[in-house]
Amino acid sequence: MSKTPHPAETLAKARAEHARLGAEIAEHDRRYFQEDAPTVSDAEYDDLRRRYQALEATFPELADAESLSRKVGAAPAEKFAKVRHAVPMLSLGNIFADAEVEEFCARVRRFLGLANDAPLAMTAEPKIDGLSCNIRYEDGGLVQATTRGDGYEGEDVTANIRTIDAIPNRLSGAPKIFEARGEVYMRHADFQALNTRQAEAGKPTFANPRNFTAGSLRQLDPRITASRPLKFFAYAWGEVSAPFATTQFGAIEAMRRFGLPANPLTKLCRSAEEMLAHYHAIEAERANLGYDIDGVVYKVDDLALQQRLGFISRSPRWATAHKFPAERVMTVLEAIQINVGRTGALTPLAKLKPVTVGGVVVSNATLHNEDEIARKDVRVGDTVVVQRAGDVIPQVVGVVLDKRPQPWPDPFVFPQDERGNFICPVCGSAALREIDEKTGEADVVRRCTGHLVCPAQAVEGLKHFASRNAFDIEGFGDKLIELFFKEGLIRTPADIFTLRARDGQGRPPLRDWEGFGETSAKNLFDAIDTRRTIALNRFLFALGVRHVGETNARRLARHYGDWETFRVAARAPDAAQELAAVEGIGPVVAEAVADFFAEPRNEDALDALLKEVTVEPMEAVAAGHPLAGKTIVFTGSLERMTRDEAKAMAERLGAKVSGSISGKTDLVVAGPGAGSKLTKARELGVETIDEEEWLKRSAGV
DNA sequence: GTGCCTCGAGTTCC
DNA sequence: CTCGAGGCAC
Repeated sequence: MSKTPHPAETLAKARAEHARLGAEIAEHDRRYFQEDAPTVSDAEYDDLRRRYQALEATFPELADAESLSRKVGAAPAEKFAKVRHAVPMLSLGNIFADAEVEEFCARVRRFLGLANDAPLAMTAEPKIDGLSCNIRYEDGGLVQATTRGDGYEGEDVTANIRTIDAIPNRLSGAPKIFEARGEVYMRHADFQALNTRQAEAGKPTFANPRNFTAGSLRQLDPRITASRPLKFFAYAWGEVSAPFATTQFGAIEAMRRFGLPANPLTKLCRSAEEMLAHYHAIEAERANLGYDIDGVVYKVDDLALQQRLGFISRSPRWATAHKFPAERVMTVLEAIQINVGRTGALTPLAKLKPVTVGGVVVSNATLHNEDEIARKDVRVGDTVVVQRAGDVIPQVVGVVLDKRPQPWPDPFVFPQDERGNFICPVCGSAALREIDEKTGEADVVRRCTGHLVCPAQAVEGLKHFASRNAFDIEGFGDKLIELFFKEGLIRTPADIFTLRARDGQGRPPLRDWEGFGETSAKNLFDAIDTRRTIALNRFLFALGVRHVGETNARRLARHYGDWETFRVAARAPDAAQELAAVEGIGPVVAEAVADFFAEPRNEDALDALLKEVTVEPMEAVAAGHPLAGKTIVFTGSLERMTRDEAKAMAERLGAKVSGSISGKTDLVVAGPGAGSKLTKARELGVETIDEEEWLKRSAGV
């Protein structure tokens, strides 16, 4: 750090900027904490805070007692250490209709290879609407507590969790290492009493118990948390050093014996009928429980079966949440706004008269596409019913026809020119629904065809380019990109990297712009420079080629290894066929990639970009598990697991499962009754193992 | 041809 | 988080 005194002028400027940002942040804090009605996105808010802290880092004299950085509750996200979960905290699949309970049971039976009438015990328990936490005990003592976070990484809230009476600081009789998982929540009565007291004291109040719980746990001062009457129910576990139960129900009972509270309405059910009966019993009791629940969770009782069932992407196959019908609210549809996405997709957005649904103020909801609007016959001025799908995303359920204004407004039509042709509202290019060549059906999305001229697509493309999983340019968010684009500073990705060199040419330098200063301008340029080298997969993703998301970008990168090899393939005359040979890439994706590289303007933009950045080859196929990348064939019957399970297991390890043996096969797992495939495997000299050996190898032994 | 599963794209609010 | 559709196995 430099000890050179800062010129007085610069310091004065920084001080003014610091004060301005501070006032702005304080106002947003007030809106967020007291009114529960923030007016900026989290990203924008974080951006303000980052700029504020960057100033203090450069000018320590600004970080006085008045600094927001020193105030409790001011910078929640920054102050808690991130902790990686030993075992991920995943989410649950949802079901909504009664009939799906039976389907869920059937799915489980099918995967396990059980008969339709085979006994299958499940637990059913209320799904508490609170905050999931992982509480780690070692040698019986509480050592660490973390929030769920994104499921893989949470925040360390140990000091706050310790103040909760319902959570014991010591367990009796638990394994040496025991991570209890459950929900921290607040009772209605406590919430109301406390909220009233908060209001009387002129302190922030909260919209609902869940928000209050979240706010309490994220207090920097544990004494505040201690004054909040939080409760806890344990329902799951993370890392444990020794088995402590063989069934889900037994595990709940064991946790009770350890001293942890568990929900009394947890019940062991023997059939779908019993599960459904318990669901309705809980639903009937909902209003009398004294705390918020949003459904019932079903779990396969036998832990050995849970293990066999495993996970699909991010949720367990052995559990699901049966949600109560979402709260529905009426409001007025004030307008329908057409947004243009990165790929040119025109998506209608309902602008609603703000209304509270499920404890949150909603003013926007997507209408998806034209067909959706037509199906629901939604018209501007209509009173509509709104709910939050999965209690998160606002959704227009339907129209209240009785309340439609007289005379009826016209049905909504997408933007057209004077001759009645559909056009993009931003650039005026034709906006078409592609026709599927095979079925002759029109695509549900209408797309702007001005891919290379449409400003909306260009801006969205730039946002995508700089976004977290692409170039990840810190501090270069949506708002800034829009501003720079509007100012004509950036048109293509390459322009981002020449910003510093062009700064001040023909216009004031960035540091003199409103809202900027010496430091923030420098930080931005530095952030851009740190991204001048990039891995091939990220680079391909950043280009924003249609159908090429993170996964397909990685597939292509893995296959070709480096940029030059890939580019040669993508520009070849038969590029589409060549690309379709890549694992997981089909004709549609291949065609989209080939088209992209056949367009001269894309090529020009790429050449310009490659003058500024270096693309690193993708590291060789991840070493990881010894079976990763191998092609495996299962034949004969398996006794310890079904075919599906074995396949899922192999794929988790990065292996590919094929049905027939060929020269490409690396390994054959043969069970009793294996016939011709086994013979063929021997002929080809492919390694053959039995189920026992397979289990060992897949476990990594 | 059918039926999964996975992927991409677009959206909302904290 | 959800919808639609691409990829692939059956």
